[in-house]
Amino acid sequence: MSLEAAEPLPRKRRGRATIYDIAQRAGVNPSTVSRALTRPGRVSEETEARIMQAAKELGYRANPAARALPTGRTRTLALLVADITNPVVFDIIRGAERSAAAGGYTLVIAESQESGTEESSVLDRLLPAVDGFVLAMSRLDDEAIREVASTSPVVLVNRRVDCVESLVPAFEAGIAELVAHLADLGHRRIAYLDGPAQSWTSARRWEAIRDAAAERGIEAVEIGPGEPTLDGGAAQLGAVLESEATAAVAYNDVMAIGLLRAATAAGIAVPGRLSVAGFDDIFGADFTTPQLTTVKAPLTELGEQAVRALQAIVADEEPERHEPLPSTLIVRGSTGAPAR
Amino acid sequence: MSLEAAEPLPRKRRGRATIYDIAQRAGVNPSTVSRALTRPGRVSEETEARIMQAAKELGYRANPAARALPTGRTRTLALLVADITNPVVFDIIRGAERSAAAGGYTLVIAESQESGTEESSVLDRLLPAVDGFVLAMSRLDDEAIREVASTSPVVLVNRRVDCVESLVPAFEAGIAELVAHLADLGHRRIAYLDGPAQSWTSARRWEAIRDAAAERGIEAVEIGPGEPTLDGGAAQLGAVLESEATAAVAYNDVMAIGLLRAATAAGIAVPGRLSVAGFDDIFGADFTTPQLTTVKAPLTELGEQAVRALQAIVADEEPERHEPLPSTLIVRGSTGAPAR
DNA sequence: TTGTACGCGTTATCAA
DNA sequence: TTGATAACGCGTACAA
Repeated sequence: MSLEAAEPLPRKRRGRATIYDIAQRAGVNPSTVSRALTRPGRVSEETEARIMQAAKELGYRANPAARALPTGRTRTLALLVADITNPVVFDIIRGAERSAAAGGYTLVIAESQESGTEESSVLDRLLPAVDGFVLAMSRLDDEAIREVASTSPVVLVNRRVDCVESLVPAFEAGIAELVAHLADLGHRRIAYLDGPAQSWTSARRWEAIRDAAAERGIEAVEIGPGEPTLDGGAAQLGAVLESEATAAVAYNDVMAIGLLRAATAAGIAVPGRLSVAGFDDIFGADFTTPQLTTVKAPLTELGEQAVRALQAIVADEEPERHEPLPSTLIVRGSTGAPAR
Repeated sequence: MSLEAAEPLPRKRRGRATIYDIAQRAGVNPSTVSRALTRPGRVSEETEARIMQAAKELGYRANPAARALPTGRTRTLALLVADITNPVVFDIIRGAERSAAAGGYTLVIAESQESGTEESSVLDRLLPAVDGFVLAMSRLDDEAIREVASTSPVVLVNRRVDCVESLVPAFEAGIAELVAHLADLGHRRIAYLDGPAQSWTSARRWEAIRDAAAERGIEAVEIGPGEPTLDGGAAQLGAVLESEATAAVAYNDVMAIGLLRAATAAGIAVPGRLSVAGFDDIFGADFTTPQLTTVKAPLTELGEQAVRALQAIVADEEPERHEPLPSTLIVRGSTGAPAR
């Protein structure tokens, strides 16, 4: 080594300490440091203490990329949603983030913009970067989902596909409560506002409502499909009135609120002339006048459990099995006795 | 190698193709493949075509961890928020995610749970995993933020700190509009409901309201600080009434909605006896009756621009400078002429 | 219990 | 223009 010219500083030294620095300071071999850091107990107490001390003094942080290379695990999980705009996913994100952080995992959020092909490409892009996926509101068909699941750990939320870990709340209970509530109020004909045609959830909700209504001996009619938006809900007001139903249940709260507002704007009293109910109990469902009656989905818990289950699968453990999360009826002001 | 017992399948072969596979198939050296893939043009057209072809056939996806190791860049950006629960951040997340995806970056969301020390620890944990941070609603003090910024690229949202890239919308214009709107309606005394004591934004908003009021020759009084929640807003109803202000502007929409509901519940007509306005125009601000008048912050655009600026800084380019994003008054039903 | 040596997939620095 | 070859930081058989 001879003369060195004054190089321009190599850009803000990436001055992070490595296990080599620790090794040197603690007077041991780097591999010993690695052992002490990854699973304490494999080295003598004394050296472990020295190593930990040195690590702390140097402010050591493991380099995740370097760690991922030999192990193949990135300790990163991805949450895929169809539409970040959708308030339903906010709560799922919240739960997912919390349990990822609790497990020492990093959570990546990605959006498929309601498009199946976009979803595939996102999945593909993220595949080498993460240890697994939580698919919330996937727009892929069952076969495509199974294929993803055969490549990488996957947990499905709000949908059931054979051979894939799925997390679906037991909304039947909440729906039964809702239908009973409406029947008790005196309603004899309930309209269900369908969500998007491809929505697995919407189809299940309709079936459950139909069954619950049949059991109660009242009528249920299906209207739609429609966009799961304020406008999508508002757009169905005419159809609801034509159906002569006295109560309308929408695929989700956003549609329900759209319908509620359209009704109010049209001079139709809620719940006086029309009762309205939704699903999910999203943020803002209690902002309306009257406040919205809704079947609350345990969204935050769903996000939490999904990520926990995914962590288990990634770690090659059996995910805990619990009872499906219950959905519950929240009665607020938008449902009441029908006009007669 | 002698006899091998029937091992359980070596767990779903991590069968991803590498540049070595491509190299072999294309009959070139791995380093050539790397060149062709990272910045086309450094190899002959012919071999580049062969390499691309082989890559496509093998379904090659670069391994981000392996790529990050020598380069030190992960092509991952972090968005830190104080509270995922806060609807304001939903829109920021949305914008951030979109421009991250557009730039080929992966976005990590992390939450500091309204705690400065938690924020530091999250920052610290994420530091080696990302190329930079967007800090939205940081709870750190200026000095701490500068220190982070000296270690890693940082873009600040909704706050200004010397020497750190900051993105703050020009809410003065919207506030001036709001105050003018109220003054024109006949209000002579406006109450401002402060947010959290440490909130940089809340302090700026109060100053702007005070100044705008002074300019209009009307009074402004400060109430609080308070929690930026529904309850936090509701809790101030008494103080608002005592202040004898005829209009109340809250630090944000959530507080405003809390106040609005508390007023309505207490039989105080909005806007008949009390006008209420908020900030941000969050999801649900138009669910209330009356709908909430508010100063709309360009949250989605803020998230977008923040991530774009961060990408520029990471790439060692000068971030684009635009005019600060404008905030605008959205007049809805919750403001009206004061009772006399 | 600890050290040696190699590999993970890629980029980058040399030569050729 | 391309091919060797050395990092990058860490985990881990294997040997001591």
